[in-house]
Amino acid sequence: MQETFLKEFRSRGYFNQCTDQSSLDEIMSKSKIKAYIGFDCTAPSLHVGSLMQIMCLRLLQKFGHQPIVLLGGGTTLIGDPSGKEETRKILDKKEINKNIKSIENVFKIFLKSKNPKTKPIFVNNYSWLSKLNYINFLREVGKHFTINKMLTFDSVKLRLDREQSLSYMEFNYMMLQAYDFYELNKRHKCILQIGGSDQWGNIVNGTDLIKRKDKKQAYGLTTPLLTTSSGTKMGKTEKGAIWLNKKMLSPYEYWQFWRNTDDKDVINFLKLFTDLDLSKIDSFKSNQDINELKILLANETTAMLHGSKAAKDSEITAKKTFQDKSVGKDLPTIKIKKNEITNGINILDLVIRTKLGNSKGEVRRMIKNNGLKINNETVVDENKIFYESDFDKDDSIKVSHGKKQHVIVKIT
RNA sequence: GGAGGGGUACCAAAGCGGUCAAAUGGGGCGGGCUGUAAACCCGUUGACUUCGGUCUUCGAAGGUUCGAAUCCUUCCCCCUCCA
Repeated sequence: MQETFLKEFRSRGYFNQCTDQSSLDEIMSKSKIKAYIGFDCTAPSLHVGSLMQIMCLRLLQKFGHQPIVLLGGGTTLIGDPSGKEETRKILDKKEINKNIKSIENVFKIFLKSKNPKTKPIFVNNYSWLSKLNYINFLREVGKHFTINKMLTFDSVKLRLDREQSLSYMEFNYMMLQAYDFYELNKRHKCILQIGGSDQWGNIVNGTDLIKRKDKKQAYGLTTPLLTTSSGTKMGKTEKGAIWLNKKMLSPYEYWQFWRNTDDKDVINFLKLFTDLDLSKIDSFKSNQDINELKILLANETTAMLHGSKAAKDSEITAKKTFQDKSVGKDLPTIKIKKNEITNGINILDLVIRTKLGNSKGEVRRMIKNNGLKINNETVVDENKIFYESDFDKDDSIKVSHGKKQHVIVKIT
């Protein structure tokens, strides 16, 4: 059987649901299409939670289709109620525009733009949503929606069932997203919207709207909601989200995130988040050292985002840090001014400076639980004061919280 | 609009005048075991501290009391039943 987009989409594990699989497959095998995914602009960077969607766009390119990246400058002003338990804070336009710029850069890394037939089209739905006239919108779009049906959608139903308030503004979100699809269908002949499984309702509304207004067929395709084997949402750790933006999370830390993948997730993650051939991944399954695979995963994912040099460097740093217990140059580093330590700096303050601890009490606890090390030596004295002479010859010192978190403090 | 029930830390949930910085479970963090995994076991989980204590926190604001998460008043929010 012919290798098609949808086939690989399925076998890599991206598939959750499709409005009409067989006819979509047929169309996509015969011709090249445009497909879109919408992204929220609530933060200045996307995080790993959106990575699966980004990979879908890459896959489109691989099969010669053209991805449309919709950055929701308009819809972010409203806020998608899907999967949210409560109304989230509303951002202003300025902040959203800043976020859009920053997010766009991430896509420029992941998506190739050389081939004019597959290069990504960036759109911002603010450009059409902001021009809508309320009366016209209600007459032309609103009439195709029944409240009866809208109430049955999960995004709405869950809120109501949980007895949490849902504002009229948010209630309208699904109409706007449906309208986005309609608009892209008209402007760019976009016939497919992809999204996370929580977007199913919104997507179906879009295909329905296109059918009703223009009698045209459009398709929806969703990816499963990714949780780690331990059931937690992908991309969020206690330390915060795993950002894709270098400024918000260093390549080394990104590498570490993947290196720490649960055994049970490794094969799936290789399929989902790397470009490695499926046949190759399948051959790993049985007789491979799982830790080698984790390193492979970390290298592949980091190289894709931050470049192969950054991936290699991270691997070297990790090796130095975990095997040799020495110091790798890519460990997070903080600087401290020389005059700040002429009178010595207390261990508690020092650790807080590294952000490894948030309060003195927390650092005290770390010490009490044997969880704090300076240059690999467990700290026992919470009153210890550090002077310049305590630093290495290159004016640095390694502070470690637990086994995994290390920060270099350097005197400048 | 009427009648009840409720808002407690990251989440869930006990407490219902002092012994409450607040039981318990989950989550988090650390230690042990390991493989930078999982499972399991142990510790820890408001801030500051001269380690004597001090400050802030049980929806909000007032009040009663030597003393309030606990009692009273007003307000805000949520739920259930009735209209």
